Amino acid sequence: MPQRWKMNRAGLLNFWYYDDAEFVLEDGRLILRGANSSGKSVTMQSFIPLVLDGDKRPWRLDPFGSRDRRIEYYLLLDGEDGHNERTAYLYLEFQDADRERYLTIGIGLRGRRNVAGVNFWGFVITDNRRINKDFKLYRSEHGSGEETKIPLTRNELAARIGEGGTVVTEQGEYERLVNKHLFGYADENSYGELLDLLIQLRSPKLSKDFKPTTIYEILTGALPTLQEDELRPLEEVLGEMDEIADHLAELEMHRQEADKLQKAYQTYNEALLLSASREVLFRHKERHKLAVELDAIKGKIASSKALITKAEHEQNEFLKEERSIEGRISTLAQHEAISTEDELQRVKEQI
DNA sequence: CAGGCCTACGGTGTCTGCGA
DNA sequence: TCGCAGACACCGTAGGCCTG
Repeated sequence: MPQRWKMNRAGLLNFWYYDDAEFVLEDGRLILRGANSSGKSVTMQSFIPLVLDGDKRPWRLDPFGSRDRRIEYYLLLDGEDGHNERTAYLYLEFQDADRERYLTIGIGLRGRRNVAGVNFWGFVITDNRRINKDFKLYRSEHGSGEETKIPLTRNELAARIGEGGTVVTEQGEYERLVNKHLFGYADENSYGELLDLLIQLRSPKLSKDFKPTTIYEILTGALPTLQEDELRPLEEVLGEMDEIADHLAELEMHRQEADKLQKAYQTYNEALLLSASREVLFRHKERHKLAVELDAIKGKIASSKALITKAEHEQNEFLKEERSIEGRISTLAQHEAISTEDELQRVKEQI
């Protein structure tokens, strides 16, 4: 953390049974020890929320959450210890050890018996000045040798703080001031919610009624209500999830239908393939058979060609022989025997 | 006459008691 | 057990009165 404030001192002046008290914390921690009802809770559990936001309503003051004791009681008390008029101061000093810086927040309260309401003012000291070190919240008057502490009025305090801090008169303004200087929440509601959580967690119910349901109720009550802006992204995501789920269901349905179709189509394709395969096998056998026949025919053609060649050769031989015989016939025709023959024939005819 | 004080009033938050 | 209405106290603001 760039700047971390640790509670360093807590002080009370004229509040409840305290005249002027100071609690010094060690490394942000404080242990209070005392008998039951000795005021431990009032001292710290009532005091700290009150100084953090200045809310004086009874249930904020009482660690048990009752409304029996109003702020007037803590200021003026009852019975013998009662005061008619009292000005109180409560403050918390924070330290940033790394930077050696101090920040003090506090409230002033003025109450008068028989006058309704309590005056309130809140302050922060931001210039490193420290209460009871650099200045006090009261004026000292010495009457008859005894020191009397007269708490500063609001104006006196404002004058003393001067430029080194701020004094406000409204509770809401004080709450914003403390948030600004001490916590730095960008959103004022967040600071309010932090204080609500603090109030819930201080509840003594935690130890008195130690049941899981009680703890659950306290923690649930302490949780801030989610704003619409914060819920919107979740709402959108849930909406998208619903849409996606619907889409998924639809796709799943489509996929199942597609599976059925694909199965049927597969069967159909297999049947087609089987049929085509049978045709191929049949054609293959047919082709083989024809090839064998072709070879046989080619063999016959070859032997026929040889016969043709041989026949042609023989034809040529016969033609030659024919021509030779025809030559011999021609020669013989011109022979005298033939003409004698012919004379003989003529004689026979004459005869 | 300016600033402080007081009072009234509307709004808000919390608690409590009552009835379903 | 839950929701609702009423009570209560406080906050913030406005306006009038008081006082140094």
